[in-house]
Amino acid sequence: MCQPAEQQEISVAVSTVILALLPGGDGTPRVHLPLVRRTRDPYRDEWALPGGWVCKDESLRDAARRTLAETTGLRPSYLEQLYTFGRPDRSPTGRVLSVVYSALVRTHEATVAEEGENVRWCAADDATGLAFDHDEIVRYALWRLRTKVEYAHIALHFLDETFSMAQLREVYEAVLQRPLDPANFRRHVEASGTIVPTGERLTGTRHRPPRLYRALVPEGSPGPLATAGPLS
Amino acid sequence: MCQPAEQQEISVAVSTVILALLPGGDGTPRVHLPLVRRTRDPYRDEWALPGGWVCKDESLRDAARRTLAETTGLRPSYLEQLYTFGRPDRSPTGRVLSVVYSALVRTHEATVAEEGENVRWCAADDATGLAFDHDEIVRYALWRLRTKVEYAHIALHFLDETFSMAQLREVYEAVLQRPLDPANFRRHVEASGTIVPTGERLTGTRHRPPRLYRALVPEGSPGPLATAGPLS
DNA sequence: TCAAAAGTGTTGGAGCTACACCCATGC
DNA sequence: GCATGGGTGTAGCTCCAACACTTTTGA
Repeated sequence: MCQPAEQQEISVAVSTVILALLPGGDGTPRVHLPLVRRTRDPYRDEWALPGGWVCKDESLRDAARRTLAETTGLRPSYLEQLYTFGRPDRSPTGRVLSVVYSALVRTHEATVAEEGENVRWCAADDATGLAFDHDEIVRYALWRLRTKVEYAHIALHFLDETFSMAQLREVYEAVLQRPLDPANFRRHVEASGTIVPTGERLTGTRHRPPRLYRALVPEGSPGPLATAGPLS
Repeated sequence: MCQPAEQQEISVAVSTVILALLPGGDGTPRVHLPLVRRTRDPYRDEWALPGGWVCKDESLRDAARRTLAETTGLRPSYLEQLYTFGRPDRSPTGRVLSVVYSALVRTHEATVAEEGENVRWCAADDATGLAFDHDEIVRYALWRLRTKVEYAHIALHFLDETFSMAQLREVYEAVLQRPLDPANFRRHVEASGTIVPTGERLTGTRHRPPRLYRALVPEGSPGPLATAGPLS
């Protein structure tokens, strides 16, 4: 039998894997995430996921949203709890338990985030060599994104309020890393009933102007944990 | 900004939703879970999920396995992290963060568990009025079981080493709470390649003796978190 | 008129559901 | 034999991938 609180000496932190679609080397969108440079030991000057300690009277979700804003200035369009990492030796300085959240931010919002000396956007698949066990966390978050995007409608949280069918398809292609048939993709998402045409069209392209769509507020909850669902 | 450890005053506990199939009122299997009576405040004498405090040098998974054994004597055939509950007010006595695990135990093992004054098996859907936020936790665990059983091969962890096709079908019917076509069910699971016939048959029934099968050790991991997968 | 992407139609195959049917055993 | 569940076959249906084809704009 063990003891609670002070006898335990376990510190509780939150970390967040923030995902956004930014143009890659070839101009097509790729999944990116912001990293922050650590200003303290352990792992001083190394790159890590944004996060921080949980306050005494703060929910885990609020702590995730707060630390994410403090370190990167970003406001996520979607936030869900991912997993809790608690290996006794995962931090060299005392025991730290990290409740990890996964967040999605829209491309427009992501470009607002100040990139500087201590914050840097990184292509998600290239994020290695991070502090603590953050490599493992990032890989797990990407795996979850890629499996969940196939059955949940979370891709919409990467996009701005209105978007064309091709933009939505690009999101799926970037996440799943394979091309999708435009015709079949259109029928699939139209049948799902999660988006609705605005009546507007996107002009200024060098071809036929595509219809614009808007996300329908999700009606069915993803499960009995309402607080695990989307926010904002 | 907040502080770690002692300044935080957050106690870290694990709780486990242990699920097993036991005969219900009509003799067909139903999902049950063991509850333990609390011997301390808060919620003294009320029913709650088994659990306990995390020790300083113990992984969360080990803590789940240990507290589960201490309170119920059960050894799970499957154990995975479910979710972490951390509302600041979820315990009336100081802040408690509960990392909740979900465990499956085989029917044979479940009957071994001592049922007594302070441990009681309860039909999962009737488990209400529990201490803390454990009602919510149970509902979430059941939802996860019912969605996961459709795409993962976790139902096998309810059964003993060898089993007939009908027994496996009964597991699915109990979890999904609807009858399944025996013919289609057989083809479905045979195509999945997760079980293999032993060559033996189950005799003593009053009809044609069914073939016995054995679970194939799962080859593909459920994701990049190997520690989240099955044990034993 | 042409290039390029938007958007529609169509066809073949895979897989699933419902249900008919035979098989093998105990009684 | 008959009852009971084990196990197989199959027609019809839905869904989906592939790809041909038409539409609409800018240059």
